[in-house]
Amino acid sequence: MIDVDTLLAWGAAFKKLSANEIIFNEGASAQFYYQLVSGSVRWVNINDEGKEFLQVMIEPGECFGELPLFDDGPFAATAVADEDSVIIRLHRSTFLDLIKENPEIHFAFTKLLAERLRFKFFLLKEMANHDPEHSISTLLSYFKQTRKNICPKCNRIKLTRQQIADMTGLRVETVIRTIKNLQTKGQLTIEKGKVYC
Amino acid sequence: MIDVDTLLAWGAAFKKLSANEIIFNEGASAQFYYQLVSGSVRWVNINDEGKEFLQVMIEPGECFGELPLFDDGPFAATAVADEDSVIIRLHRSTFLDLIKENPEIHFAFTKLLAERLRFKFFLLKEMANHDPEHSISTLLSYFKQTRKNICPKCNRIKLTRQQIADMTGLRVETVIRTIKNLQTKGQLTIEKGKVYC
DNA sequence: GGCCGCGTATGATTTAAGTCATAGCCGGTT
DNA sequence: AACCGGCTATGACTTAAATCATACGCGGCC
Repeated sequence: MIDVDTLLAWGAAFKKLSANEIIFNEGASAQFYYQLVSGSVRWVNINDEGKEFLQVMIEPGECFGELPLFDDGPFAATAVADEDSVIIRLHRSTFLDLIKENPEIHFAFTKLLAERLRFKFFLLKEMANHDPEHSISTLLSYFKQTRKNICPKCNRIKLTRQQIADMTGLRVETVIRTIKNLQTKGQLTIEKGKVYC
Repeated sequence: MIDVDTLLAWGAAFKKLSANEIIFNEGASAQFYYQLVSGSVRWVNINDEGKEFLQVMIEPGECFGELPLFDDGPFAATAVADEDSVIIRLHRSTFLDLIKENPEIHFAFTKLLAERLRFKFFLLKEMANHDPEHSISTLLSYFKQTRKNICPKCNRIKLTRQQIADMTGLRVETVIRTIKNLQTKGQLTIEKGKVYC
């Protein structure tokens, strides 16, 4: 989102994370602006039974945990390093000064929020009809369109069936069976268990 | 959101709408910034079978259809006047000039998007577990906390069971039965069919 | 090489939400 | 007062996803 050099100029610091390290917890209040440099971060809600709901997979260059910076609320979800990763973070108040002095960066964040909100609108309406085939099919085509969670070279979906289950609220078995159905319908291909679209 | 006098000063115009009049359609591109003056507007997605998914009920003073203004995408949902209503609208380019000249208004919109995104995060995680009782219970307590869709005087939920069904993807019958259950558990009260919390 | 863990795969059974049908209630209208 | 339409209510039946159990394939590692 923000150029790393700019962040460094404003006093941001790198931080190394090992896989499964928690960056911040749902419900806590925010001290920092966070941006992923390398690796992968998942943004999840964990319910009473310990089941994870996957809100977003963050890819390098994207920011996360930005909501509380703008509306003073608590974190809406927990951020966990999905693999060994490097993040860069900037103090909250410095971040707010930064966007105040750089209206174009401020607008870029407004745009980012609009895009993320649009994705949630989309997800909600597609999840609401409770048809697994429809949900998974539209989710995957959304990823294909936006080139998110997809290997740019080989079109492989970078999500496991469990992760797709965690994003849709379905069970792994249902996702496995549904993806199999989509294959027989020719909507995607499976090679050695990996899904390509 | 924006003061009506300010909007008028920038050349905004009122528009009267009768019940069920469509303001804009999902997928279209945006020409205006819209704000509700009086009445009620519902923001819905309509699926292939004609079933409505209710994204938000807009109350007087709130804006709607703002996503495309920031990210240049199409409308994420269709806006329909739920009853006879008055809206005020401002040309898109004028709106963008307005927020450029008024950083505090710009920030207010960023905050608004953050809040709406937070609500979608919340909805998604609560809907994902597919437990109607949990979904409805948390939805209603969210409304109670934020004083949205609730009569400020008598605590009556201003949504019909059908509307709650349309927001959760459940069927009316399920919502009716679930709300009945919540009543016997003492989580809410029903008087003459109306729900109070 | 052999072991282990994770992800994928598949069948059998259960259960809860959807579906369908029908009825009653309440407020507004002629 | 009688009528109508929208909303609420309830029972009977069906169906699809969850659940449970089990197995296989593959890559990493001692």
